[in-house]
Amino acid sequence: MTRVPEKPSLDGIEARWSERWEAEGTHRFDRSKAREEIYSVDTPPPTVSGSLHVGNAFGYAQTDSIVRYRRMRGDEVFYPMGWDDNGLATERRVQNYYGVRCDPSLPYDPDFTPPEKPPKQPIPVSRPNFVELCERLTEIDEQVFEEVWRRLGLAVDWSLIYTTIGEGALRVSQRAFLRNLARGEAYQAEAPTLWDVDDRTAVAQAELEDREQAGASYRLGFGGVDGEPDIVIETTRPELVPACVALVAHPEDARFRDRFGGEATTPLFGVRVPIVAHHLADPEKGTGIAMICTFGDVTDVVWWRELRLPTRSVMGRDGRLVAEPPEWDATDPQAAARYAELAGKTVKQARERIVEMLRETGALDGEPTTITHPVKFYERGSRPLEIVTTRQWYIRNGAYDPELRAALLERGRQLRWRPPHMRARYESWVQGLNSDWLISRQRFFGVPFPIWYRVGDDGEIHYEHPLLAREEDLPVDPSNDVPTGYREDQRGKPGGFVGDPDVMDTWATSSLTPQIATHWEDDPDLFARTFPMNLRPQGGEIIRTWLFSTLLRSHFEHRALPWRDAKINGWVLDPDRKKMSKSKGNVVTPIEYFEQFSSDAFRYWAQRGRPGVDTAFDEGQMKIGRRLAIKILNASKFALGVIGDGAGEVTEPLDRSLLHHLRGLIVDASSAFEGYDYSRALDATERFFWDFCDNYLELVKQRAYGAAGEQGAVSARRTLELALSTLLRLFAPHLPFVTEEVWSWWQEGSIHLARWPDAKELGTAAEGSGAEPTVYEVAAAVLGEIRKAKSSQQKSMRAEVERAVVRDASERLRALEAALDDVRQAGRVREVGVVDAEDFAVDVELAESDAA
RNA sequence: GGGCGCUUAGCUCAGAUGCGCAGAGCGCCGCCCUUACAAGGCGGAGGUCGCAGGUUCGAGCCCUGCAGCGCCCACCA
Repeated sequence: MTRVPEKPSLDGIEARWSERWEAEGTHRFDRSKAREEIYSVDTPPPTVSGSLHVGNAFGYAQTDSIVRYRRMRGDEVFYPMGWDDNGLATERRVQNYYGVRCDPSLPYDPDFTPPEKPPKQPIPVSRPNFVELCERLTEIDEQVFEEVWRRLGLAVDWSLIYTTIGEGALRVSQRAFLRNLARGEAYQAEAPTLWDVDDRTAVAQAELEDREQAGASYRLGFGGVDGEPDIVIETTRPELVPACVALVAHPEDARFRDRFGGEATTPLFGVRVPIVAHHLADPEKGTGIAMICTFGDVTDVVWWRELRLPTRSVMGRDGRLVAEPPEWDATDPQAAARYAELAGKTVKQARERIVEMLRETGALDGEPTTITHPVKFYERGSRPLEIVTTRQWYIRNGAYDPELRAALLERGRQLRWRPPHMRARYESWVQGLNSDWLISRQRFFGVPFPIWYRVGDDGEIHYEHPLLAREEDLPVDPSNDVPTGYREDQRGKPGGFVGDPDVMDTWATSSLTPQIATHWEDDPDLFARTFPMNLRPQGGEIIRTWLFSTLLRSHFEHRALPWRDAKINGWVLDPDRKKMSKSKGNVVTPIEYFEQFSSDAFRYWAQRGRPGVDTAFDEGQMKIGRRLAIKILNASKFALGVIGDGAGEVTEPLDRSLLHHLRGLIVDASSAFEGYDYSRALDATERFFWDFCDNYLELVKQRAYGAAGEQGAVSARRTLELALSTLLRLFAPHLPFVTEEVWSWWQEGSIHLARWPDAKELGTAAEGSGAEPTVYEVAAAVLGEIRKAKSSQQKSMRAEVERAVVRDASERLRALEAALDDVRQAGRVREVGVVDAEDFAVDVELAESDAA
């Protein structure tokens, strides 16, 4: 019973089938299945604070083919989607979208509504108001995202959705943190931290990036003990001279060896600083001796820590020099006045002024030289990071702990990486860690720390022994909730308490997506069936953040890998071979391509990209994908037109030969998918399919219509049905819409719940004697030669051939014999002759008349 | 500075464990309104497989060195 449309089309099939899949629960997870039957995927939750672009869709399309394959293989797939909606990215979007700015000192205004258009000057709003706006906007964004994903055809179970600011994520994040704390894996410390002066928050090592910046190098004269100019250092940050705490040179540097242990005095301020030795000082750089400031860069922090130097901090959290000079013993009588000129200035302004002063006093040695040098930025930031001393929460990550580091490297080796060389990125990151993971952020829309602090009778906050939330009370918001044993009216009062004002960085939550998605502790039954998960698919650029931190949290919490396999996808490059990214402004949204070429065509392009390989954005490939999808419609229409009930025996040698090849394809495509190589699977199937259309369909067309009698017709029809059914299922993970469409013409149920083809289902026809591969190969080759002859003689393919003589090896001629009638019919050949020969050739003699 | 990956027709890329005269698609050229498909189909031309050595009966596939490109990491005054 077939329902083949008159004019098959791709138009509207995305909407039709994605609705049907949702209505029929095609991708629903059945949690009654046992662990070993389940295949669980730790889907990346996209950041919803922007629009999806083709780079996102690229990676998800690749993963989706794997997921669909697993489901057809018989696995019960656990494939949730999450939205990463907490964090600074969302805050920024909300600030811009509504024209507001969070001021935590303001009280909640229940009647606040943002203006229609964002005003020039941001409106200060309370923290609860700000969070409300974040929630409102992310909800809108998430609906848009879901539409895109449905349109792309992701086989996600949408009932399993989570968000990183949702209650479940809050509870998991807080619980995991409390356990880290209890086990000593998390701690609080007051220490120099990388600080973004615009967002006014600490940032972690993983969020840094180097940017080449134009700058200048200044040579400054430091005085000897007597104050006379004595030592020249080179620096790019002269404004930090008031923060100088020492000079440093390499211990083996003969030029300075006799100065170690001595002192020098800083220019302008006359502060006596020690001259110290450290192996990180590079004799080749600058003058070979450098000033150590608290803090100009991360090397300063290392020196400061390892050499136990004092702190003279001048950098404010707003990126301006602080009002008061640091504690110092300044011997220059003008020190205070000079510092006062710098106080309150931005780094740039202060630098300009201090260079003037240095020049005036003669401390500037020569003229500055312009240079370009790498400067550390917050990856989303626009001004260089500063280093300020703040109180923050950390999670240990092996930076200071060789045993933990070794354990994490071992976890990395236990994980199966696809492609395997991606592990090198993980290892270089772990080996390069230089500080523990800073997880607290001085921001608002995120997971709060479930922590309060006692306020002493003197009004001082006591950080040493924080008050912890109880696990059964999670999630808590310490700015609203009250710690056990206290009352709300004690908040902020002497003898009372205060809530920890910070939120966790978004990675502190994202590092727990396996636990969030599988409902760790909240649903032990589900957790047991889905964790550890089978697959983590993600991009290579977040190995150091998401992959590493997830491994770390799982190592701490479960002493286990969070997943078995990690599949790393590549970038999308724009046609100029540059990486597409939002910051580069060359991103495009996928929707228009779904519309122009169809979602299947878009997926085709994405899945042509090998695993882990950067892939150029290419409309040409989508065009080919579209053509393939249309070809599937048309070829299926033809096949279904002749198949009839498709019952019967496959008896003809050509048919058996075709099935033999088809069996080989099943084996190839399956093994490719087992190795996560969706692109090889697609390639093999596509190649087979085009050949099938060009050659097999042409060869059996007449016989299937009945030209060679009933048995031949039955055999052809049966083969067509087997082949069509098999090919559609092999294509289904790649092109879910068009295959579902065709499947619905003559099958019941969704193709995506059908069984992945098994070589055995082709039956004995595909094997044994008579199922030799050569029959089809030779028949196709001869047909090809006949076509070539007609083409080169500018004749229609319908032109009659008077006589064709095939020269070939005798066993191949024998194989051809078995399909001779089909070849004659397909080529419109009146007479075929065969000649034993070493080399294959076909002499084609066209008929005189052009009788069509 | 360390590491990883890449370098095959004009373009985008395939080429498991070395053995057929090196493949696909796009583009280009030619032909064909073949009753599944003309926003198609069929056919053709086109390559010193980055460079230089080496191993081997035999190398695009293995080894060494070099070069270019991309990425990751790095304590870059």
